[in-house]
Amino acid sequence: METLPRETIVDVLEGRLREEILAGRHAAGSYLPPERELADGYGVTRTTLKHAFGRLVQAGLLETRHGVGTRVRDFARLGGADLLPMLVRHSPDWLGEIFEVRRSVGALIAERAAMRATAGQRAELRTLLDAVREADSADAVQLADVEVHRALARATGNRVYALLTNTLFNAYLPVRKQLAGPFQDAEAAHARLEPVVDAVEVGDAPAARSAADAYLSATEEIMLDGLRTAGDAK
Amino acid sequence: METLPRETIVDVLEGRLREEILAGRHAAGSYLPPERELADGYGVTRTTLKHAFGRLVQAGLLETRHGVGTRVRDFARLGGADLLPMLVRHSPDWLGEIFEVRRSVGALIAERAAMRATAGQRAELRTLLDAVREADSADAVQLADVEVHRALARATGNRVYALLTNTLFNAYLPVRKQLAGPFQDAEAAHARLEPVVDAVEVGDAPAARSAADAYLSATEEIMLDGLRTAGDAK
DNA sequence: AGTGGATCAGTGGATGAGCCACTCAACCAG
DNA sequence: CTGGTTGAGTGGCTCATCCACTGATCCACT
Repeated sequence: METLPRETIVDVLEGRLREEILAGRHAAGSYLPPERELADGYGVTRTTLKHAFGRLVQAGLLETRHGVGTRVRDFARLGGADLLPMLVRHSPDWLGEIFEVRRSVGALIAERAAMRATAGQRAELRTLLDAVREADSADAVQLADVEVHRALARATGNRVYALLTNTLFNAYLPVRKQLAGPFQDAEAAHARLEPVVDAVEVGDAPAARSAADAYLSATEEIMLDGLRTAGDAK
Repeated sequence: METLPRETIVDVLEGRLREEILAGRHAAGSYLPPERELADGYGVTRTTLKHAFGRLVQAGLLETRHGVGTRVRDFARLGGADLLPMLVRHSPDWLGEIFEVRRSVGALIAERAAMRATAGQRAELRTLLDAVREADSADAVQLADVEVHRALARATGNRVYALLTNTLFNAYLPVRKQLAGPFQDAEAAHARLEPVVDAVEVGDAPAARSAADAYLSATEEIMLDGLRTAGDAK
């Protein structure tokens, strides 16, 4: 059982402020109203508002200067990939672009993994792939699937690829979770993924690259289809 | 003149906590002491501590559960690329891995840009490249150089590449700033960068890819050399 | 005029006491 | 053995208050 975090006031306030910023209600570079005034407007204490501000500062959306004020950062130009999850929530048209990057980077990772994976890492990949087939629920399939990709990233020997994989996961996994249907078939998932693991296992870099590209294209297609039908139904 | 932000108590506290966590002084998944106790230990108010906690939660290093406690997240496994800046500060051996990814992704971006840049974007690239040559200080060279790469990322037509570029910049630019020496030659920087812009301008994707790879390899070499000599001098 | 220091209103930063809400385990009644 | 109750310990939130910084203004002195 997954423990779902309860929604605190700071959470809500943060989300609301973030939404307003992402929606462009406060121009980039412009100053927000003073904390005292803003806190009053939202009906919260200044302390609570400051907690929310702190998070948004950390996220790179705001910039506070003691004695001057709090200003909206130009995140569109200066922001990092960690903004993706909130950007997707705000406007789903990011997904197409995320998928393209995921595909290119995923192919890169598979290629590197085929070139450099250790024997132990190849064995681990095989084990995880088997776990995908054995999975007994949609959640389990997803979990195993994700773990295979994490293992692939680790197998490159470059930890940055692992972090990058997580960043992209954080961006599109929440969406994928809503499309449980097309992903609950363990056998199909296993079949899609197997060529990648095979190629990495024998160290065939070009094959790994194209297999990963094919896998990611297929997955992407399924997700976009799922979103389209979900949109139609609504 | 760059306005340097003053170091607040929360900043210091956050840095200290972060350092302890990155150093592994608190095992991943283990619980921190209670807020009241911890605040007392650091000689700050619980409110102040909570501000620091808030940032670390946002950064993905901590996880708080109401009524239970605050626990250290397994950032090594689950963290995103936004952790890179702090990871580099903590142990510079990340740089080699970051550069490799930067090189692969940079080549990818140049390739895509060559395939899809609009006429306006090609013209903008040329303008920015000229700005590199005209730059009159080391800072100006760096700034212009960075802007060229941002423009390349934009020219892919995929905003995620732009965010990714920023993420990688955030990771290694602070280091590069410390090596002002090897980068202050505007003419040399222009010469290194020109082949990339040329290839993108005529839409030659393979050439853009290899030119970007060559440029990034050269830059990388210079930075690693600079770090080595800086290390030796010390 | 021009310069330089003092002042002051407005801003964010930090405090500490206090209360609320949640979780978990231990306990107890049935 | 089951199921509800209780209480200690935890983080969430508020309030009132003070501190520290910034920038514009003013004014005395040159």
